Amino acid sequence: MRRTPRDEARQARTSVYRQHILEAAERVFADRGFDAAKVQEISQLAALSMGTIYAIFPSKHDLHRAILELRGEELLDLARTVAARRLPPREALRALIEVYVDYFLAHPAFLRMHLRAGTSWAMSPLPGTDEQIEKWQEIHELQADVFRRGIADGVFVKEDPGYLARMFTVMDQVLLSDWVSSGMKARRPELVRRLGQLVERAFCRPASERAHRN
Amino acid sequence: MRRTPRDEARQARTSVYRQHILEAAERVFADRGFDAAKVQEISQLAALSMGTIYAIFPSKHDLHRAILELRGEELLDLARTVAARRLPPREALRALIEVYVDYFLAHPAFLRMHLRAGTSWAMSPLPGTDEQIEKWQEIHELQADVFRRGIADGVFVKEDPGYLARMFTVMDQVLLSDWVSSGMKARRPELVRRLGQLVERAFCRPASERAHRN
Amino acid sequence: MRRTPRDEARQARTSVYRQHILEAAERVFADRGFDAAKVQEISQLAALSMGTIYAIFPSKHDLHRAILELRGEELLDLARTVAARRLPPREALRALIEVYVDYFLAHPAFLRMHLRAGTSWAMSPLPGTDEQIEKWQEIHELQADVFRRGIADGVFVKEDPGYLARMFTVMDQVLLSDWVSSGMKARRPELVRRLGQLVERAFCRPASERAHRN
Amino acid sequence: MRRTPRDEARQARTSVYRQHILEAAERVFADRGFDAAKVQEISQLAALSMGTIYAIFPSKHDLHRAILELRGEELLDLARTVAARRLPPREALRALIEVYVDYFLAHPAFLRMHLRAGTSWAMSPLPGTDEQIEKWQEIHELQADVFRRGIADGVFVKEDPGYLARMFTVMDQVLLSDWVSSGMKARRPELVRRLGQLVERAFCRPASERAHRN
DNA sequence: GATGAATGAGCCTTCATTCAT
DNA sequence: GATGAATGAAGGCTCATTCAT
Repeated sequence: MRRTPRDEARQARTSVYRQHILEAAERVFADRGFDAAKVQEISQLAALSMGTIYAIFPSKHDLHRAILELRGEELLDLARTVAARRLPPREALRALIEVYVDYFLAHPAFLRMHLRAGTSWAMSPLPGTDEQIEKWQEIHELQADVFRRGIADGVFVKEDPGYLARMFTVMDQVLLSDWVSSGMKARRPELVRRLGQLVERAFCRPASERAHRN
Repeated sequence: MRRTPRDEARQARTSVYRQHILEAAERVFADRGFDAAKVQEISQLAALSMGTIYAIFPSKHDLHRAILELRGEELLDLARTVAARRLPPREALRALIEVYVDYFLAHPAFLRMHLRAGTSWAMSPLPGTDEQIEKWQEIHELQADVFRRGIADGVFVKEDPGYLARMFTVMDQVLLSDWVSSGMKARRPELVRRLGQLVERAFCRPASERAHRN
Repeated sequence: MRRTPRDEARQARTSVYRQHILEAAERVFADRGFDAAKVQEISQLAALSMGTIYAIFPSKHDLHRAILELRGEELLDLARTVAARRLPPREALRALIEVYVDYFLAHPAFLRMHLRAGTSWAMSPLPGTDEQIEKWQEIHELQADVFRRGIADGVFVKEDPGYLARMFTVMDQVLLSDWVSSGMKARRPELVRRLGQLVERAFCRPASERAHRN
Repeated sequence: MRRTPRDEARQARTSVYRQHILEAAERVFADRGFDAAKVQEISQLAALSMGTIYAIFPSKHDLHRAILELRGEELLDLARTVAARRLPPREALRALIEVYVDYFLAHPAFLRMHLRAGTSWAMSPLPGTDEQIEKWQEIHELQADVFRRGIADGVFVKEDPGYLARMFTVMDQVLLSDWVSSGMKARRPELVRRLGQLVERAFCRPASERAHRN
């Protein structure tokens, strides 16, 4: 145990660098896309040498993946928290909207990177695409669960839950894309309201139909 | 005028080559994505030399753009035809759905390419993204017009028409993405119905509200 | 068969390039050793672009291996020819000497490269060394066979044939190394005589002992 | 003079470090070869920091050279001791064999490193090769002297003494290479006998010829 | 005009060396 | 003095683009 303090210091430093690098990379990937992004540029933006970056991330792809995993993990935690509250489906959906909007407003660089990458993987991923990251699949499952429950309760329209979840995801993205391209002026309540209304209309059955439970 | 026949022949030949190349490129871009696609592979698939490709398309980017322009033009024509019919907004929207589904079912390679590229440009394009193609902007405008009219008529919800148009676009894409990744089995009527219902719910005001015109 | 002429032309060109490149690489590897050799330098010496080199040899290692294989193949042919003559062991050994000396006098760049690489692989290769090329192993076997026969006949000393073959190989190399470092002045007969005497003394049993066949 | 004790301590420490580092480096160079060896790995094996290594050896090449110098010095001492005994040439040669075999059996890591490097520098060094180390040249001279005397006495064959010395060196190496690659099983007497016989045959004139002194 | 072989700029990655702590 | 994290120059390899035939 004697080495612990030194190791702790190293851990701490590495952790700080990880953040620096991930943030810089997020920005560069957001600005250029994966292929056009140069590791050199990331290193300059992070003010760290190539060697330091490669000491932490074995390759450009790993760096990219790490961002998706980090952000995916964070979003997954949020989705799990919502799920844990065991809200009725409509409230759960609303909570997801709030949580996602909050998250992306707080992480605009990742938002841009995410939007640039396309929703490609939010859609059922095409064969031949990689970056099939577990976390995002799990987020998708949690969303699909909300829809599954809502369908069973008769509050959501009868459709494939996965399909509804994907629709929900891209709606989110369009909303936020609009927000970015109109200068990030709108405020959170406005965004939540706007998306909330759309989602409500798109996925909830009118009260009149609901009585029939079918 | 003596050269006209010769020129015509050239034009014809070039035109045939263009098609060959565009189709091959579409397939390769669909399979690999823009960056991973090699011009060499396109040339092999098209059975045309690199020189011929570069004689017609000055660069890989131009080739990519040309596909978007060609397909954009075709879709724009369809959208214009729908617009020219001066249908009431709901019928117009329905017609757009049919027309888009038909088009993409008929051009699966472009569909895959389109989906892989992400909806990035379907969303309000992020600054720094190129491929700012006029045709797609025009399609977007025609869609937005339908929404504008529907909003004015009180049949569509009151929201920014551009926002609604973009939502409409990505809904299309999710539907088709699902179709591709589930093996392209569903038939046109099923797809049209499925998307029609979603769009109807998402954008049309219930009859009860409509009376008020507000 | 219509494409044959074009293919032939390509084959011919590729073949010429292969030679150019192999010769240039041989020189550079001879001057610098494998690791210090830069592909760039080889490309300049060959007056061919990097791309052309990599079109023919997939990697720097492949290029290196190709040289060893080419020269190994040539030497193997010579050794096989000697073997095919079914000479008595002493004469066979003498023939091998002549053949090797001739070959290396004719290929001084390969000789230098070969000597620089060290006899490392002429000795029983150390574990962890690669470049374990079949041809060289086969040459070694043919040499060992000569020794095996000579031992059976009682003309060579009783020792492990593989050990004797390796001794023979390095003796060759020392002779030629001396020749290189003393300015490549000595002529073939001088070299053959010099090595012949050494080899005779080292491996042949004196006639007096031979009578006993043991 | 006040600093002497402190300086002595430093000297002692540095000296210990030198040993550690040289041994570690020897092992790593033996396992990987010069270029593939990483200074990092040497530092880990030696359990000393990069800084400490570079404080003692200004560069990787210096470290490599230092090993050759250290081992060269030790072998040189042995060769000098043999020379000092003023033995008749044949006995001197025999003594050298014993001394070399003993030394390499005692330093197998250096043996492997030495063999891997190839006999390149044991042969008359090619122009363009560095590592032109004085000690090894001196060892070579001492060996050559033995041959020179033996030739003068008519016990050794008439050849260039330097050439004979180099032959002697590589014979040593082949013997030991065989020993390494066959699992280091044979014992010293076996090795000495084996090499002794070969050397005797290769370099000594038969008694019958010797009478003539020419 | 068409070809496709040839080009070479550019980028990811490694590792000998340095220097702040 | 010792450390080992940080540096960044260097080099293998790819592939969009060109141009001699």
